Amino acid sequence: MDELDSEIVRILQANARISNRELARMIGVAPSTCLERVRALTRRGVIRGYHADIDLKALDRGVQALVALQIRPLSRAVIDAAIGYVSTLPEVIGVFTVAGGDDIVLHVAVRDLEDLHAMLLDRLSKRPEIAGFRTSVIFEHVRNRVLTPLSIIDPSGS
Amino acid sequence: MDELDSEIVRILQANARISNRELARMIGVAPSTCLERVRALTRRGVIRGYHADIDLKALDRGVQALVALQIRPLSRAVIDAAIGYVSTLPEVIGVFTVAGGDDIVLHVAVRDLEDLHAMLLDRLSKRPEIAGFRTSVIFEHVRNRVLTPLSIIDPSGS
DNA sequence: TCTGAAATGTGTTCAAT
DNA sequence: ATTGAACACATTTCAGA
Repeated sequence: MDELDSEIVRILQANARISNRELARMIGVAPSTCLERVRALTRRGVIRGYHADIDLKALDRGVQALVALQIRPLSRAVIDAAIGYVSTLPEVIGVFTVAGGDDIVLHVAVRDLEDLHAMLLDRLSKRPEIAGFRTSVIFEHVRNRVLTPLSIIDPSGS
Repeated sequence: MDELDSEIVRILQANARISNRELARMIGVAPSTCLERVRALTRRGVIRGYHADIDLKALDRGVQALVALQIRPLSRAVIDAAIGYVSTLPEVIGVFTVAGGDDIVLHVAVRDLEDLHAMLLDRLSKRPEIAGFRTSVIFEHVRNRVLTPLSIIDPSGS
């Protein structure tokens, strides 16, 4: 992960469909060199894939929520089963396993509030290991899609 | 958004760097047709971009957390200012504005627990509008990167 | 490791349907 | 809207530095 690799990673996060030639031009190496760098990054697992970002409203899934679950009893088997279950739900677009008052936080995207309500009642309430949940409707979700190593940046907090 | 568009969207979410020819072959149309479909989807805002997925550990940011913030006083101006502020923080990889007990939920990725602690103290505690926060360290985060319209799927909750 | 050049394959346009 | 064919351009390989 030298300077060139960091630049490649930065640019491909911003635009995964840039051509290899353009990418090579931007970082100042030959296309063949650039191609080999990208392949090495992929081989090493640094680049994990390339994904189109789709407007959730276009999928008729404009309503999002965070749902914090409490799991009981809190054994590995039970928590693994709960994670396995919620991961199969089509409404769920992300699963966080966390430490603290909650055990699992779901990021869900559904059509409307009615579907959200139905999902909570029909899919979560009936599971005995889900002892409780708190739902927070999301007004807005902004993601930073271009992540850099933090060490570069001012660590003083000023 | 007919059947062909849905297929395109599905495939590009799974692999954004697929060639247009291969994509055309998979959905059974000519490359020129496929190209025009993809362009139309982009023009209409359905496809919002293409992004490489990078391993956070490779960026030396293997520790993630959700940080739920309470903002006071809860006016539009204050909440907008808070969102604007947290969005500038390099540690923050996602910002959820939510309804409920919390006002903002941050998704952060840092090097280690020490950096997390420093971020909370140096960057959040000193902001007067941040009246309190709860931090949940993330053990695991799984995302579903291929989202489909929900209407296709069994709505009974069975 | 990087490069330039050759070969193979692809993106893109356009006239026709 | 979709197509096939043509052209320009890109990806990929590989021998040599």
